[in-house]
Amino acid sequence: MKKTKQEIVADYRRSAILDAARTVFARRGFAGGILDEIAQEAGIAKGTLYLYFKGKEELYKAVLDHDMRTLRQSTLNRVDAAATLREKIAAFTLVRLQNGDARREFFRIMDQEQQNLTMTRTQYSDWVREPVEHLAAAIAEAVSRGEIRDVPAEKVAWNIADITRGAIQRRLMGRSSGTVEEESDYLTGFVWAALEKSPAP
Amino acid sequence: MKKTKQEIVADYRRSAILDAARTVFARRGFAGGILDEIAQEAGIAKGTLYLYFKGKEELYKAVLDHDMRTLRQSTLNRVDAAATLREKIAAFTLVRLQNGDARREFFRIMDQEQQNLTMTRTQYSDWVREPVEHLAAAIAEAVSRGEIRDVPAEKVAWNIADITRGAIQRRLMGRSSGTVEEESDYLTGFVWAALEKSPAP
Amino acid sequence: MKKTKQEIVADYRRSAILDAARTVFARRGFAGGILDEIAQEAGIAKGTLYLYFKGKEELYKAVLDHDMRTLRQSTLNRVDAAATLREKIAAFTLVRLQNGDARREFFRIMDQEQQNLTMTRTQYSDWVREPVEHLAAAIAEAVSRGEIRDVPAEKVAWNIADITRGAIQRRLMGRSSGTVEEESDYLTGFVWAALEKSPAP
Amino acid sequence: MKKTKQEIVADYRRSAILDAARTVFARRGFAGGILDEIAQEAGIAKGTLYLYFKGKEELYKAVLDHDMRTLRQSTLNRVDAAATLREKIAAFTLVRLQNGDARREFFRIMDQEQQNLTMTRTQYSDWVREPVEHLAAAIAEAVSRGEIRDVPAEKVAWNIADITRGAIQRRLMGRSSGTVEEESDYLTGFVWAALEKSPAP
DNA sequence: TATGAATGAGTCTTCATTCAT
DNA sequence: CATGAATGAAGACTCATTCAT
Repeated sequence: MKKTKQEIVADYRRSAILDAARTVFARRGFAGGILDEIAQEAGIAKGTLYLYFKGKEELYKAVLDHDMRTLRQSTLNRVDAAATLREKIAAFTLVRLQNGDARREFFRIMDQEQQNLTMTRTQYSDWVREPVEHLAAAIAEAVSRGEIRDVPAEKVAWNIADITRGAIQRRLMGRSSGTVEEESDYLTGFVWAALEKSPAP
Repeated sequence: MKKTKQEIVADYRRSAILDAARTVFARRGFAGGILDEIAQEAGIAKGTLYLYFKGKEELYKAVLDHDMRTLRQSTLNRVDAAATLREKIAAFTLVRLQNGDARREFFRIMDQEQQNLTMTRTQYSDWVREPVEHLAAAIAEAVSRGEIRDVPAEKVAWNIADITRGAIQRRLMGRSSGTVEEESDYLTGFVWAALEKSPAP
Repeated sequence: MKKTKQEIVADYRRSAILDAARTVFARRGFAGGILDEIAQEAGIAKGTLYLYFKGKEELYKAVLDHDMRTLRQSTLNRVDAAATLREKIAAFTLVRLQNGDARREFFRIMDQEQQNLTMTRTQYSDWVREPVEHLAAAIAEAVSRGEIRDVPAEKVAWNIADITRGAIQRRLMGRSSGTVEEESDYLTGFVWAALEKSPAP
Repeated sequence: MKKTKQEIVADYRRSAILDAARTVFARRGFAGGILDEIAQEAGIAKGTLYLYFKGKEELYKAVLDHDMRTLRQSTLNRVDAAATLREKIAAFTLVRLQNGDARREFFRIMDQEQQNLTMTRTQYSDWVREPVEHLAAAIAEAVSRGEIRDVPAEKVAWNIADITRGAIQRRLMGRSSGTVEEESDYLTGFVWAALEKSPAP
């Protein structure tokens, strides 16, 4: 159960490299990212990179993989744990905003990838879709229970993802003040207004 | 006033190069885009590129410049021409969707740039912002006229831009069927539901 | 029919590169050969190599290909043109010795390859074998005509190739004086003594 | 006189490394041979190599040294022990063929070196030459005793070495069947035929 | 003006060697 | 002694840019 000293160092190195790679790839994209720079940022020699990753491509994928897996999992956890639809929407927007604040670089990379994800039907594209589809399912259910207006659930779920993404981007650009909670509240309120049934006359 | 044959050829070349560059940069990004490939796609020799553009960077900027200018202008025209707020929103989403369908490559590039635009406060960032702000102004006015709920106009305008962008992306991925008009109608309806005042009891 | 100036330059470059590559690969072998060095030796920039050859491997193969093809062809021509067996043997040894003197580097490379040729049954291995087998056929014929002793033709043909190779190597090492003609005469005499029928008693 | 356990282990290691190095260098040549691979093949860690050999070069030389010394010694022993010239020639070819079969890798390496040996007048070149010169001396003697035709002894001795080498190579390539004894008999017979005096008429 | 061959700076990758454990 | 992680020099290859024709 206990990790050897070796393993601890290796784990630390690995994650230092991933951090450095995330930063550099976010700055310059995949093609523009320079391994020398990543090594320097990670505080190791260039050759050491190759002890941990087979090459540039694998390193890039490792970053995406790790971060998307994390984002997907934390989003799913929070959304599924929420009881009501409104809470689920709030949870979705909040966890994304928090993630965006904490890991700006990753969000940059993911944004760059958005299109590529579209093209090649990779595992990543599933990881992006899955949380949105949980939201969609909750919406569909709420519709069928007559809780909200009759809206196309999947479309709406993607709309939620879209406005959340936009909000994160503007925060990353520094063009948005306020806490993530306030932002999440606003977004949830906006969406909810669009879903709510008009009060009976 | 009349263009010489020289000028006609030059204009034609220039735009052939821009088209080729748009295609290639969309496929591979800026760093990954190869001038050889662009020249080939444009049907000219590599050296000729340098007669029309100072270098890779300038060529890239020229593409962005041209296309963003166009997009900005057509969006402004249509939004400003619309009379009511609902019509303005419909106009915004529609013109964007049309553009997205017609010029997928440019949209891919713009998506990649979104972040960079954020960082360097360039002219582009203004061109992205301007149409959104026209929308925001219209929303603010509608609020002050009591036509719609009291919402933060700028935030809502960006939300509209965000869901439109998402819709375009999903269309480009082939994950969305239907005409652009239907899509625009849906988006407008969704937003409008969020803005509408509850009918008085 | 006439070559353009471009083609002349290209041909010249190509053969300058081949010459440089032959020299360098002979000095250091394939793995040890440095492209930078080849480029310098050829008087061109490193990048230019890649305009003429796809990469290190292809360049190496091009050298082998060109030189083995030449050696094979000139050996075949001279051997086949000779009338008697003795003349064929003399022709074989002479043409090889001449080639060895003229193109020492190539002989070094071919020697290094000898083993590889053995392993992978490539085209090269055929090119090495073919001239030897012409010799073998002539020997077999002479045997059947009762002109020489009854010897295993193919073995003897290879023996001739072997002693010729050895002679060339020692010449390249500078350990052998005399003209190639004298050397050829000696070798032919040696072999012929082994083949000759004892004069009838 | 007795070896300590330490020394026994060290000797064992050393020879395991030499075996591994022989295999790898034979496969890939000096420049292409990878120390990692040698270490793995020898079942030790890469760093351990440096406890036994100063570096790649020294390791390579150690292989050559050991194997050439052995080959030289066994050839000299057998050739010098033989009584008549014909027996000496038979001994030479046989011991070489046996060695070639038993240690193919070394023969590959020696073949690669042949040329380098030529260039740098090293100790190796003496080790190659010495056995051949014993043969040459025996030939010269036989000539002076009138036992065989008047031939240039040194040349003939090298010819014998050459055809033996060629025979080994073809055996290593699998292109030759039969026992080493048969091969040796054939070679000896061939050479002897070239040396024999024509029976008086 | 148009061309495309030539250039060489910039990158990725490998691997001999070192050294802390 | 033994290990194998870390290093960085060296080398293959790419591609933006230049320039002679």
